[in-house]
Amino acid sequence: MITSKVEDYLATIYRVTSENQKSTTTIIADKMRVTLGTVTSMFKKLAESDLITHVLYKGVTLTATGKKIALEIIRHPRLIELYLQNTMGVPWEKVHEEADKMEHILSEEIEDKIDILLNNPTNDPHGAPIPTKDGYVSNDSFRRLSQAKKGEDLLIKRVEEEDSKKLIYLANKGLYPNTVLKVTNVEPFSGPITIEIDNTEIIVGNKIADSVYVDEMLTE
Amino acid sequence: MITSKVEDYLATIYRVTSENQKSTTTIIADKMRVTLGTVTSMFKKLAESDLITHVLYKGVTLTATGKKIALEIIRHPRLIELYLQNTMGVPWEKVHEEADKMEHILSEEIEDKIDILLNNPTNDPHGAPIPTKDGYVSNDSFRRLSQAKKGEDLLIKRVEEEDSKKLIYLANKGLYPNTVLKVTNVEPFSGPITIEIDNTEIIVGNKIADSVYVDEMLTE
DNA sequence: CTATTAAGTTAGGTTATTCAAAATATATAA
DNA sequence: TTATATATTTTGAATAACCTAACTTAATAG
Repeated sequence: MITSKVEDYLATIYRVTSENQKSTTTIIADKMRVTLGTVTSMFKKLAESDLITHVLYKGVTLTATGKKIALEIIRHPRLIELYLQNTMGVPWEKVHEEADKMEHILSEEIEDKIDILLNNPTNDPHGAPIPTKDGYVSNDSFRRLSQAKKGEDLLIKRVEEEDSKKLIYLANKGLYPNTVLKVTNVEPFSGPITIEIDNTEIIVGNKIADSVYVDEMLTE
Repeated sequence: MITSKVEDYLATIYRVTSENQKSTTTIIADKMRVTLGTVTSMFKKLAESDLITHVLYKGVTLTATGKKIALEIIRHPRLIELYLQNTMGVPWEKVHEEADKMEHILSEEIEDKIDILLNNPTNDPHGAPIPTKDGYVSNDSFRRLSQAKKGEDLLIKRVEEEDSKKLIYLANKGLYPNTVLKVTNVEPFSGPITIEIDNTEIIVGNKIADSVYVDEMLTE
């Protein structure tokens, strides 16, 4: 039976996979805030229902069915995030938490209303792509700011949204999607990165830079 | 532990009681769509937590604590109903179903935003009072249209909202809150009632008239 | 190549919620 | 007042999701 927990696990696996991480027991347990054993038994159940493929001791991948369900679910919070920000004025760093609670209860009718009201948006406030109703997702795989090189002019395309404290930090530094920045220094060995936004110099650690996705500026 | 199911039961008991019905096992089982045994065990649990008083074979009543929790919960869907209708254009007969799904997940922050946006509303689209944050409810106990007498000029104050089919029927007949009507005939033995709205004659059965609450028109 | 650590799985148990069926209490009608 | 019907409670069992603790497998460091 596809309970809302099943949907949660599938969506989490999808999100982890799309960040190019392997969906291992430990990572999913961490994201779902449950113990390892709980995840193992859920993996077993999901595999029995043909929603994931589980290679023991190696991790899981979504089947076509599993992916489809995951995308349906992921569409909801991303649409709602945008609605909460644009229409209700909920602050950037809070929309994710709020939207997450609503993902399982959004009816098709309201989903459609929001979609129209927002003009069929393609990305949520943190830059994450909003899957279309029929399950299409633009899979721009951007570079992470942590991989940038000195001198590059970059555009922030997306930031990771799970941790609201991190989002507040990013907001204070002015690191939103669509912000233009120049990399002025990169310390080696995963050291801090110095960037310039609007002629202001900002230094961020490697961990933060890892959760910021960037793309080259188009120069003509 | 106060789970969302516990909240559901408490809210249901509150609603039933406020319709002047006794909260018996059968009625609650019917509203909650579970079996009688399920309700009995939930009653036991709620009574152990001092949220209700259960007189075996006789029904339950909410304690002060139980009532407080019920009101907090009931505030949510009623606020949301109004929001969905006024702001999102969800049709009258559908808002109840939609709002019900959201009642447990509304955060205080968004609750407050909606409350302000709607100007601290006192009634939902079906006329049901919206409890205030600190648990006050106006308890206008209106008469039912089924008890009206021939010749009376009445104002619809509220309609029962659970059954969306019934709501569609009421909407088709023009029976909304704040509608003015004149009772032109009342058949005895719980027979049909004839009313006039905007010079149009409408005949409704006793069951329907039972779910419409009315008040006298103020005449000077 | 073995010892240790980290990661993953299994086993057994708990809690919340439900149902079906049996047992009991209450209300009603002959 | 006794039979019958209706309402309620009790009992026993199921399921989903979770945990802890014990165990197993895989990775790694000397």
